[in-house]
Amino acid sequence: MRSENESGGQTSRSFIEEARRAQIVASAVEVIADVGFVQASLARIAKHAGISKGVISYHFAGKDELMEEVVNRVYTAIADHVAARMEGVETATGLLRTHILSVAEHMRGHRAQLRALGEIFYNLRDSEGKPRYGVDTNEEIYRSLERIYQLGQSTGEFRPFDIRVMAVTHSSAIDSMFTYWVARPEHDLDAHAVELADLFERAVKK
Amino acid sequence: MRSENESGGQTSRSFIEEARRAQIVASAVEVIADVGFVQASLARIAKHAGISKGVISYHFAGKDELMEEVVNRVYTAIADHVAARMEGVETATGLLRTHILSVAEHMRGHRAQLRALGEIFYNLRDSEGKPRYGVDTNEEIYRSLERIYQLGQSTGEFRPFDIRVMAVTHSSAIDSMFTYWVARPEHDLDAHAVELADLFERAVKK
Amino acid sequence: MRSENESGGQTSRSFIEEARRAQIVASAVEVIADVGFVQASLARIAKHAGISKGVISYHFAGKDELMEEVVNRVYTAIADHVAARMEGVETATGLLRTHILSVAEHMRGHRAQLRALGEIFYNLRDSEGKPRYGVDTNEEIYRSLERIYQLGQSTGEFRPFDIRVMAVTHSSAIDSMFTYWVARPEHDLDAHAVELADLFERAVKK
Amino acid sequence: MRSENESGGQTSRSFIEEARRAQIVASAVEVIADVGFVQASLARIAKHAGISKGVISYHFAGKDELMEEVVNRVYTAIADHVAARMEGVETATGLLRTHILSVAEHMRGHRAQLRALGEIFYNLRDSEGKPRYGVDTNEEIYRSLERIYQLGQSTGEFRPFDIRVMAVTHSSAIDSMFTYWVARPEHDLDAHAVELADLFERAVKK
DNA sequence: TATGAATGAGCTTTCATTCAT
DNA sequence: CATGAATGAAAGCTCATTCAT
Repeated sequence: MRSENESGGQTSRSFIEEARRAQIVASAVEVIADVGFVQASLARIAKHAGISKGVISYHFAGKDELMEEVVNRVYTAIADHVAARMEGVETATGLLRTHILSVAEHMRGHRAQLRALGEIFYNLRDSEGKPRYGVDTNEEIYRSLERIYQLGQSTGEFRPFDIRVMAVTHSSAIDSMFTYWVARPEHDLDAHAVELADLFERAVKK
Repeated sequence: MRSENESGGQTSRSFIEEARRAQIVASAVEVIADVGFVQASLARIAKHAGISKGVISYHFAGKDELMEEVVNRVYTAIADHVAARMEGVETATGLLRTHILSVAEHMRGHRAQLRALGEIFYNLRDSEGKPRYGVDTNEEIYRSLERIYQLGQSTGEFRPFDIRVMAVTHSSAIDSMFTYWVARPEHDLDAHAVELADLFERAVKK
Repeated sequence: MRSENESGGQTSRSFIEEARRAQIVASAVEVIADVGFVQASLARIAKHAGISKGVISYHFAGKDELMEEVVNRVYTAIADHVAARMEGVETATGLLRTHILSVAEHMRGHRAQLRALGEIFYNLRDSEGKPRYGVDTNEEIYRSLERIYQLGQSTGEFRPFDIRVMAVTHSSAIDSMFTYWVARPEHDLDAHAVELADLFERAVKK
Repeated sequence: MRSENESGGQTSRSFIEEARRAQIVASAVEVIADVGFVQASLARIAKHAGISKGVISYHFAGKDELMEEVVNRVYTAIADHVAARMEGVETATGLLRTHILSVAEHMRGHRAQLRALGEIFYNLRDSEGKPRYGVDTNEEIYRSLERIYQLGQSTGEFRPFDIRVMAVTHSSAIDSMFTYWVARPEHDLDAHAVELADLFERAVKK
């Protein structure tokens, strides 16, 4: 995505395509973050982007595909950031703190994206009415957090506890930190993250 | 709502009225818990209750009022249960554990209510698209949890920490326990609650 | 449908319902006959009937159900008329002539209905794009015509021939008579029908 | 369409042009035959041909012109074939049989074309919703069939009858033979044609 | 009180057509 | 010549709400 066309000159087509998709996704993020998933109609997203309704239908198979694209982009950005920060950290306690602090760090600059992510997770349904992103979607997050806790238990850094419950609680603690901050912008996000890191460190240590 | 006035023996009106409202609220809870807020149209709720669509419009000013009534009733039931369990408990640690365990206890028999509550909290908006129940709605919960933590800090049971962050995290930990359990009914709710009580007890103790 | 409420007095509801359905079907017939199936949108049918678009959605599950109702009503009317005329006729030749002539007779007063019927037969598709009324729908007609030809062959009135080919041709000859007449109202329908009766009588006789 | 003019060696333009038009028409025929007129969008036809949507708009004034071109090409092919077979036949009875049999003969190898032709005849409308190809389009066919019947009556081969009715019926008999065969590919088309030839021969003979 | 018929706004999606490149 | 991005109208359908009975 960053450098694939130094030599040839015919990538402009897909470049335009890509730019439009990105523009539409960005508009969708802002609208969803502002008025919520349910009110975020294609018409509203298009109007916010200053384009015609049909453009979205042209570039995306439907509303669902657009929403999934939003999720993928936002999600990938978070994961990339956090993974980069955690690289090289070796102790379970260090990984635990780094995870919480780096997610918060990334949040600070991407409030709308995370708000939109939550909305889509909560509201997007398949044709049968079942959630598109349910607990199964969180499963990946839970697994990666569980790896941290398991490591700590095996190295003896952490006490015995149910790693799944800890992972679920950890995940929701971060979500609620974000939600609280979105609603009250004056709230000190970094301080909240440090408190959270302390909280979980104490909760797991021997 | 409880008035037995108006001349004499004609209290049957408001009794019928009350019964109808309760019936409609109960139907709404079940439908929302089953298919989610967005799909819970008045038609669906009416059909589920075996009554005409118009009845709802007759007894409630609109969909929003119905939803607020659902929230009030469910919310009150939880608060009553938890308050009863906490009565007589004196130590902060005891209150902390009792809160978590008694909420879980009540949850077990009222899965649908809590599911509906979450849906409404997340989805109900005012005419401008702003959430009807946002952080301000949780404020009351946060305050009551903060009282527990403040007590613990003043008695010396708890270490120093930001009581607001702790309250927010505590609240979300309970919510996520419920969400996880709703999605995976085989999950052991009571064990989860005990783990959570241990987690917070360790997180706050000196 | 004709007499079920001599005593009670609460059938007015379904009476209104029935009247509306009949009104909508009638409007659909006229619009389809005028502008064709494809152009016959629900909006157009509603406007022609002087009602709101939503009324149709209220009384019919969807466009398909409306179209099927049109087919059922028109089809039944034709079949009833022809069956009445053929009652008591005993020779195959008599039945053959009566069928052609009585269909034409009924046509004369129901031009629009038959035009609409043809449009729907040709255009209505299921969700996979397959014709809703295809050859299988005509099968019933073919079978009833075959019975006439079979009778004639078994009594010795008719020569040997392929009764399926004769039935298919017979059916299409009537359809084309109607189509021609619809396009050219000055065309003498009754004379056409007599010519057709002569044609088939000569084609099958020994 | 055949012009080799315009200075000298630059006829490749109109050659390419012609090839493209033929390619698009062929694709249109296949798509219409497969999914019907209504579902045969320009996008679908373009995709089937492996070209861009815009190409069609470039080579044809609009969808209507494309459809008319399809009709012209298919129609001409049939007429050419039948005319060739009828050349040299002298008796009216011979012409009658030859017409029916040669149309069927041509049909056998061009099922899709005829299916498409029927779809377009039935569905193509002008801006007012009136059929583009109605009875007036068939007029040419009727006239040519009438010439056969008139010949037979004037030579004394045929009995007196209304030649227009006979022509209309003859035309529809062939159409229905095709329709039946398209829907039931196992049907014996040639046998059907022979039955039809017998049927009309007997219907007209003295 | 209760009903269900009716409304009209709004939704997603499809499509023929236009146009800059 | 050809492309594909963009448009905007129109479609079927859902839904909260109103209203005469």
